[in-house]
Amino acid sequence: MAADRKKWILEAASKSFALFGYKATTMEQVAKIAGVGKGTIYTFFSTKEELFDAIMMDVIQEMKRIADKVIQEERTFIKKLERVLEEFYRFRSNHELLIRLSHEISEMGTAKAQEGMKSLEGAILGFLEKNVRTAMEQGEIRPCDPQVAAFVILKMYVSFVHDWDRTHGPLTKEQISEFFHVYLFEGLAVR
Amino acid sequence: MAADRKKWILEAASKSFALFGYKATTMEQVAKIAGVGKGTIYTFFSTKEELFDAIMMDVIQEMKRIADKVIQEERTFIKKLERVLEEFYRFRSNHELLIRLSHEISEMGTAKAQEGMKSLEGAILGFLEKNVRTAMEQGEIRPCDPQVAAFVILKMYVSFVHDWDRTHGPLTKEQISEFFHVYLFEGLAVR
DNA sequence: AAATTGACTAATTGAACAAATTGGTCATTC
DNA sequence: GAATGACCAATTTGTTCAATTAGTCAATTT
Repeated sequence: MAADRKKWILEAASKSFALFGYKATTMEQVAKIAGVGKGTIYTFFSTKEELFDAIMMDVIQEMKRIADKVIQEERTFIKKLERVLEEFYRFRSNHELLIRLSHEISEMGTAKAQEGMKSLEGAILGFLEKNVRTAMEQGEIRPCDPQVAAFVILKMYVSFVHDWDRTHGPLTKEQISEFFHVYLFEGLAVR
Repeated sequence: MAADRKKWILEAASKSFALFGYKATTMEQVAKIAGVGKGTIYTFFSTKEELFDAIMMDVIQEMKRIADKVIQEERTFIKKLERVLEEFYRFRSNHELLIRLSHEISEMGTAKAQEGMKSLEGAILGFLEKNVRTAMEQGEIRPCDPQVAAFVILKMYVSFVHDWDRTHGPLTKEQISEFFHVYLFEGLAVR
């Protein structure tokens, strides 16, 4: 049945991309893992790229479900923000495919892998932007451009967990929370 | 005379690194441009890496001189900050060697080139940290960790001129100034 | 008739090997 | 004593041919 085959192909491809990365995954191999003929893959996906895109979309949907759940569990914007960022980071750090893609990007700079991770970042930014807008409309934060705010928030977070980590060692949740409080919420200006 | 030869070597190497990058620059070539024997280079610098380090130090000193001049010309911390960041960015964008090294890093990921640009970033952070500390001691900004503040300031600036630029197009000086004002100085918290 | 398969092919990648190059050394020359 | 450039082990590069791969489609199966 066609619906089954598509599902097998998606599962097989997800496994192969996670194990071997984008570039080293062959369609022959995906077909073998899925237990179908290679040509069958092309009845559902025109190209290897389209297959990869479909899998990235699934990953992004999954990540969003987790983030939505976290949002329901917290009350204040700042708490929601911290939890969501933490969850995004954990998701990205534990997800086999995403780990593999990051590795492939730094080792080989594969364009498609970069594109995949960029779409993930775009989804995170979109999610943050939506929540900034809500918080702003509810008067929880001051008026601002939600898109820019989301950008600043994410870049700051990523800088702490990646760049600072590399030069000074890892930060605790409490330290990151404190930094967000001082530099993003209260600001540097003297009152 | 030895002092002359060292100067010629430094000038020749600077030219070669700027034209060909770190990896494709050969000591034979540096010697030829400088008009000395290859072995002469090794009377001043033990290795190719040491020669490169010496040149990066010169570049960093030059950049600091420019930044110090800018600091003298402005009155308030925020103005100093914006001018200095702008100057660092301009310096980096117009300096042939730095342009070439950036290109080499993205095309080939040469470790030594990366190391060179990291030492540049380290110098910028040190400079910013010193000035944050001064502003804080003078009561111009609220108490904070100068090292973290410098880090946040630089990462935010670089995110705007690089990442935002790539996805949304270039920002004007005024826009960046406004974003620093809203997100870093005033903060998002409702008063 | 529709769905599936896997052999086929042009384009790309990888492996093997010899030639060329390079950073560093040092005997010779100035 | 300072400077030079030939030398050399290690590395890189270029070439060639074999192997591989994404996509295609005639043949087979359902």
